[in-house]
This record gives sequence, C-alpha cells and structure tokens, in this order.
Amino acid sequence: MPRATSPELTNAELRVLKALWQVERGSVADVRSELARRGQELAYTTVMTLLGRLATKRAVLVDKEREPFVYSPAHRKESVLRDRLREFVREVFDGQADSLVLNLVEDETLTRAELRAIERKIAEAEKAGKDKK
Amino acid sequence: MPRATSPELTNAELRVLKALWQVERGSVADVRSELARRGQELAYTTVMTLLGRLATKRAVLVDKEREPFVYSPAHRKESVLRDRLREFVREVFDGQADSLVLNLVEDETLTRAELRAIERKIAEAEKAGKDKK
DNA sequence: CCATGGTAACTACGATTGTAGTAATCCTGT
DNA sequence: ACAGGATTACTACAATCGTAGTTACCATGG
Repeated sequence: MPRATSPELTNAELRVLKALWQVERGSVADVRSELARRGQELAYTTVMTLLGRLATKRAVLVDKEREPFVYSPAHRKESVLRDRLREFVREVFDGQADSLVLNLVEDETLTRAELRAIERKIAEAEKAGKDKK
Repeated sequence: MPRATSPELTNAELRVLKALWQVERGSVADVRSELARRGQELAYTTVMTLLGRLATKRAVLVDKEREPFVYSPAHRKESVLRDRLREFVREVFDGQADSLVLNLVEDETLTRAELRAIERKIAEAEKAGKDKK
C-alpha cells in the first residue's frame, strides 16, 4: 500500500521539515533562522541541500516563480508524523502498539493520569464528531 | 546522561538482535536460521558482519572460548526497545509522548478499549508491586 | 591423510547521510 | 556601472549502512 506521504525522511530532513511547518512557507533563509532559533545552527547551503532533498522526495513544494524560492510543506505535520510512527511501531515493536504504550507508562514518560486524560480527550472527540460523520 | 544500553543500533542490527533474543544465545548459524524463520533471508557472512558490528557496539557479547563463537545479547530486550522509544519520542514528537499516543488512537492502531486495558494493567502492576517496594 | 564443509577474518562496494564548499548569477545601493 | 551580498546549482566528502564476496583455517569422515 502506498504510504500516505512520501518516502522515508532522514532525521536531518525531518528537523528541517519541522522548521518549515513552523514558518508555514518561506525561503531557505527563513527556514534556516527558524532552525537556528531551535538551536540547530546549519550552513546556508546545508539547509538548501536538505530542502532540495525534501523536494526530490516530494515532501516539500517549491515555488520557483520568484526568487528567492519559496518552500512549503507538501503534507500536514500530522500525516508525516503518523507515518513515521506507524513505521516505528512496525519496525521496533513488531506492530504491538500496546506494548509500546506500556513501555511509556513504565518508563514514566507517561503517567497514568496522562493516559486517562488521553482517553477522555478521545471520548470527547468521538462524541463531538458523531453528528458530522 | 549515559544511555542505559549502547550506541545507536541500525534497523538491520536490531533485526539481528531480535533474532538473538529469541534464541537467547547461539552461533551465527543459529541466528541466521531464526532470521530466515522470520522471513529475513541473509547471507551467512551478512549475519556475521552484523553480529560483529553489534559486538563492537557492546550490544552483544561473544564467547570465543570455543568455536563456533557463541553470541548473546548484552542487554534485555526491554531496555533496548525503551531506549529506542525514548529517542524516537524525542526526535520525532519533541518529547510529547502524549501526542504520540493520541496519534496511535486516532489512527486506530490502538483502540480505546486497548487504552483502558493498558491502564488496568498498570494499575494492577502498581498494586502488586506496592509491598515489594 | 586429505578433501570438504563450516567458520572466522578481512575486504568490498554502491547507496545514503549529514554537512558543507565553490561557481555562477542576480539584485541593489552608491 | 560596479562591487558586494544574496541566492541557486553543482560538487564534495567522510562516515555509516546493508549486503555480501574472498581468503584462510581447521576439524572430521571416509
């Protein structure tokens, strides 16, 4: 089955994409300063290389009409992260998402209170979406 | 802070390590057939290379006393997976584990029922461990 | 005793990753 | 009109990855 988004992104590419989601759309310079803001100092050309690779992978769109080129994410953050997550669950936890969550709780990355909060949030969302569906 | 286990493992290495956890300890040939059993056909030397790399990273121990060498995992599966998970949550979800779980639910990888099951399991475990602690 | 099959050590190799340099071009202010 | 900064295109390059071949050894069965 075709991936919802695009081929595998590397970590470096993902960091750039995250910066791009933040600025929504922008030039290499824009993305670069957003990265800097998050502590990722990269050479101008490095950012360009990464954005180029993302474009090749159809993960970002480039508007070349006017210079400097304007880059924008090709997919919503949620979709991309979800694909990543799916892949991770499959690769590392053999598809056992529940075992993954159990890990998070045992590790106290997630408290039981948070778990319950999540459950509540889902229940709400379900109720709210009932009629729309 | 020092990682609980070892330096980053690649996916190929992780697959080998999983096979090794399965057999608990064994020779290259043993690991290789376990991999085959799970649909991963690899050349004998490939498995050797991977086990060698795992040994270099201190992720497996090698007993060279007697040939064929006997390999065994250096850490429990749980620890290694947990490290991986931690890393993933940080890298991809910026540390927001709850957002990750929310994703799993929305994606229906996890049902709400499973969520509740997990919660119950945790509660039980907590109660059971109370006196031991 | 000697060939053969298993095993280990070392080498290989193209692809990808992360990071960046260089060359060429294009505005823009003086 | 030109120098300099911004911008893009192309190239680089060492490290790692995934996969495997080659060489050499050694024990065992015939």
